[in-house]
Parts: sequence; C-alpha cells; structure tokens
Amino acid sequence: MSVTIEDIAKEARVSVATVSRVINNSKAVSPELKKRVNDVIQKRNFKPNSLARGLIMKKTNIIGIIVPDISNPVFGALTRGINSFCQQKGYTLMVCESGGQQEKEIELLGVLADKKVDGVLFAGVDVNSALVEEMKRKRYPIVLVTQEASEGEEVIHTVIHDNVKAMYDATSFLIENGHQKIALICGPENDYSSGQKRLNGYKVALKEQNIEVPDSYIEHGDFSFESGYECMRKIYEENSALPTAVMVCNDAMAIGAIRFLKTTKVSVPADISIMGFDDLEFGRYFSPELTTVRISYFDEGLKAIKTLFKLIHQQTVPVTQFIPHKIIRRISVRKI
Amino acid sequence: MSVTIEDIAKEARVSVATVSRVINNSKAVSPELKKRVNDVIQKRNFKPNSLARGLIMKKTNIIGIIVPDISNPVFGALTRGINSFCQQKGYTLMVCESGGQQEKEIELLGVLADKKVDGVLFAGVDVNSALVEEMKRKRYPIVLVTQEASEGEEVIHTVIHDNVKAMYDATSFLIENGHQKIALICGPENDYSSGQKRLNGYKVALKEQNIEVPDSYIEHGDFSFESGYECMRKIYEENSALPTAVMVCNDAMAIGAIRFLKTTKVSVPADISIMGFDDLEFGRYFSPELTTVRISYFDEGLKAIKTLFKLIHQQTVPVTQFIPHKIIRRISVRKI
DNA sequence: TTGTAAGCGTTATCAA
DNA sequence: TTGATAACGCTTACAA
Repeated sequence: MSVTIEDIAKEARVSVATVSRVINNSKAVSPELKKRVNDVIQKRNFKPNSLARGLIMKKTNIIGIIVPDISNPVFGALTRGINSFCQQKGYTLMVCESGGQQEKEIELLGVLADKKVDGVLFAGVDVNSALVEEMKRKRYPIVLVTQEASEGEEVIHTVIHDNVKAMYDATSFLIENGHQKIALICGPENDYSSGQKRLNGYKVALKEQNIEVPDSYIEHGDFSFESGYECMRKIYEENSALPTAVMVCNDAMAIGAIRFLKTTKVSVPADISIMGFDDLEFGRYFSPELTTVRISYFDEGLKAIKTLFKLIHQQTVPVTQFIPHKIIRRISVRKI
Repeated sequence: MSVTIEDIAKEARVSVATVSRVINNSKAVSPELKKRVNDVIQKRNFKPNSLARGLIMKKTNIIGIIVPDISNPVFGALTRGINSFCQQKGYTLMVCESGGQQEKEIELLGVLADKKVDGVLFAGVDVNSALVEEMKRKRYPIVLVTQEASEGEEVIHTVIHDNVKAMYDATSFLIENGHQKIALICGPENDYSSGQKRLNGYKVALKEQNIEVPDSYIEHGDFSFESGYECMRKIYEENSALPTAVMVCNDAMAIGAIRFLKTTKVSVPADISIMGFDDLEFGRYFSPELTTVRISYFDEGLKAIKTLFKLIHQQTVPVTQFIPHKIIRRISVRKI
C-alpha cells in the first residue's frame, strides 16, 4: 500500500502528530525535527491521504459543477474559466451533466453532497422554487451561473450576464441600423434566463420604439443549429412580408438560420440581416461573418468560482453579479 | 452535522454493523430489521459518508480524466461519452485540464492519485516514455484515449481511432476523385497521434500512387481556426502551382483555410477542394458543406471508459482498441 | 442473524 | 516543543 503518516513518523523517529504539524505547518516545530521529517517525506514521496484528511477536516478541496451539456462550447468555456481558478488554488473539479432535466439536477445535487464537495457551481435551465428549496437544504454553498432563479426572492448567489439588457441592446442596435421588421429566433420557453429574459429584452426594445411585430415573427428553438434552421424556415414560410432582420438568441441557431436562407433566394445580409448571441469562435470564420453579442463565458465562470470561494470562506458577496456584454459588429447585419 | 450511521442505528435500535449490512446488503439481515433500518434511513434521508467509506474500502467511485482543453468540442464530446457511462454506473467524473503540457499532466496524475480515484482516462498530446513511466508508477489503472503512447512498447491500454488508416483513406478518397496535387495542413509535429500519424497516412497514400508533393505543400498548424487560415495563406503564397485539393487535419483548420480562400479569387470547391477531419456539427452548416472524416469522439470516450471499468474489475482487455472512422462526402470536395 | 470492536489515515486535544 | 490518544464515519472480522 501507499506510505502513511505513520511510516513517516517511524522513519523520522517522531510522533505522527509532529509529522502532521510539519505537513500543515500548524504549530511551531523545531527546525531540526522539521528538516528530518521533511527529508523523509521527500524521500518516500509521501502524500497525505485526502480521504482521511477530508473526513476529519470536513473539507475536500473539491468543487462540483452541474451543467446541462459538457460538449456545448458555452459550458466548455464556462468550465474552463472555473477550472483555471480552481487549479491555481489547488482545488479539483467534479463535473456533472444534467441534460437540463430537473430530476437529474436534484439527484446530482445529492451526489455532490455525498462526495462532500466544498461548494457547487450550478448552470441550470429553469431554476424554480423547487430547485431553490433543494439547494437551500444543502450544507455546501452554491452559486448559480449562466442562469438566475426564476421564482421567489433572490436567495442563491448568482453570477450572470444581463440577458434582458443584452437583448435590449442587440435589438436596439438593429433598430439603429434602420431595421423595423425584426423577427426573433428565441430560446426555449421553459429556459428562464436565456429564453424568457431574452425574449423580454427584445420586446422592450421594440415597444420603446413603438414597433409592432406579428406573432409569426417569433419562433422558439432549442439553441441547436438544426432548430435555427427550422425556425428560420417557419418564419420564411409563414410571412409574406419577410423581416429585414432576425435577432437570433445564440450563434449556433444564427448559423442554422443563415444556412436555411442559403437554400432560398434571399441573401444575408443584402436582404435579411442576421444577428447572433454568444460570440463563439466559429462565427468569425463563417461567411458572412456573424454580427453578435459577445458574452465571455470564461469570465463568467471565473467570476462565479471566485464568488463561490468567498462564500466558502464566509465572506459576504452581493447576491447577484453581472458580467458585461458587448455588441460585435461584423458582416451579417447591414444598415438599411 | 449530517446524520451518521450511528444515528440510524440508534433510532432503529440495532447496531451500526446491521445498518451497514442493510446499506450494502452484504450479509443476510432478517426482513423485519431490514425494513426497520430502511425506514429510518428513508425518513432521515441518510447517505453514507463517501469519504469514510472510501477510506476503508479503497474505492471512491470517482474516475479522473485529463484532457488538454475542456472547451474544445472534441474533448467535450469525448467527456460526454465517458460521463454517460459513469453516470449510469454511479461514478462521478473529476475533470482536469492540462493545457497539453507534460509537466502539468504529470502533476495532475499525482493530484488524481491523492484523490484516490479508481481509474484515469488520459487524453494527452505526446505520451512519451517519461509519461508512460509515470503512469506505470500509479496504483490506479489508466486508459489512453485519443492518443497512443509515442515511444516504447505498448504497455498502457489505449482506445483510439486509426489515424494512419483514416488519413490514408481520406487522401485516397481525394485521389480517387481525380486529385493529384494534394496539399496538407497537418497538426503540430510534437503531437504524435494527431500530428505525426496523420501525416504518415497522407504520405503512404500518396506514395502508393507514386504521387510526389513539394515540401511547400505541407504546413503544420495547431488545430485552431486561425492556424488553418494561416497555413492556407502560406500554401497559397508559396506555391505558384496551387494544389487542387487540401487535406486538413481537423474541421476547425479546414474552415479557417476556406475562410482564407474567400479572401482570394480561388473558390471552394471549384478551384480547390478542401477536406476536413473530425466531423464536428458546424461543418454541416458551413458553406460549402464540409467533406470530412467522421470520428465519433462520444463513442471513443464510451469505449475508453468501458475499457477502464474492465481494468478496474481486473478483467483482461486488448491493449489497443480502435474505433471506426468514416468518410463523409459533402460539398467542399469535388471530382475533377 | 446480530453485536462488539478493530481498523482505515488523518487532525486535534490535552498532557507532559 | 513534542507525544499519546481520541475523534472523523464507515466496513468487517470475530464473537455471541
């Protein structure tokens, strides 16, 4: 078996307590003993068993993260931001995938409790009061990231981009560029932050300018390329008066939408402008280059994990924190 | 604090041993006691502390995975395949990011040892003998995935697609379509499986047909969109006789390459055919739709984790296992 | 079938 | 400053 603290103690002719003290330099140990112990530790390549340690210290240096889909680049970037900080602080990341199903999310919250993680980052889809109740019951701190709670008061700390404002800005940008007939390919209706809130920002911007829009201008997709394609097809087929611009709630659907339009005779951006959301890297290499709203999910993850650390160390943090967004003008939107 | 096995024992008026037996149904327990215990467990929502359990059982139900970059869709899909199986088996995934640096990889191998993981999936860049030695020293089983060892005998179990054959097939496909002047945008030279091996497959296919290619037809990128763009630029600028096809070692670089060609007057596929590798989803939505070699990284991850499980349960498994690849014909390659 | 008690590898308390 | 020794929460001989 691996070498234990007792082996070290024996070989260094001291007590296990002393070895422990050296490891954690918790209390003063005389220099000579310290050196003797350290030498043996080095020589035997001793690493304290983190299970035993966690058992008594009630601290594992493990952070849990729950995301709907690991292979989604948005959550990839988020995870990378989180991990960059964890690694530097000596924490490890336990990654769980929920598929966006609430039942699974609740189960995973339990799994992470079992694993005695020090804290959890949660990227959900619809964080309703049932979920919030479940979270409040856990003994570990939780930070919502990418998604705020959809019901009740704000009781769980949250790091997020301002979806309403971002969509408001994006839609206003289209309006400023002369567009009045602006359709929307939105996220799922059950997705609070990235579905409902974004829809909201769009509506507010239009209303502010007294622009009316037919219901047939609004479609709900599921953030996949495919659904962007489908939604665009519906808008195209169901409207004799085509929009001059389509605001799309993520880049993947935006590209799906453009792909559909390539099967028709309307061209982007000459006939219809398309605006995306996220600013994933491929948007820059697409043609036409995608105008979009940049969200740095890396930064969002980073801010979330920093917040979680503060919570773990009992510091006070504002309940809701926003990270900035930015309009990225490229080719797929034109001024009319 | 959370409820312990002792609390349960007390409340069910039995010994902790009995409770433990019920939990693990290790030994026969009389039905009545079993029910009594289970009721209390249910009622108090008791979950055995996995640290204490891991400490004594030398088993944590945690699998470690080391990848260069979590946000890369290839490793995203890989991780998802791995996770799908783990979740169903009651295992959790500890995800570590190495940035592809050997030093970091070795460190992470140690971190995972500390965490007492039951096994590790390793997706490296250059698994040389130093790394292999390090791996052999660990007490947990390791499966290489996406990358084989570059030196010495095959001692570590490996699940991978056949890079040589895949590139051989892809290049042959281009030849069959009438191309003779075939350039290559390859992976990094220090990347054994995805760099050197793929280069090899390309060369073998050409040699077999006695096709000679100038050095200026071969460029090394780093798998990023940007580097695909740059490599294509070099090939374009350094060859008065342009190739009629370019084999590109991943889809991202292929799209970067096409992007560059759009800045020139040569068109794809009319003047130059472009073939990618990986078959990521966006390639289907790009224009022209990308002809590519499909590798299912999800399946590769799945097979790797299944292999690791067999190893964990001391079953014998072939040292090297391949997952299949497939040529996907789309628009970006044309017959001449 | 059930219970008692000895670990598992640490840290923390309390004397010395 | 150091060393016994009691936790931490569980599993598993060994006894009963």
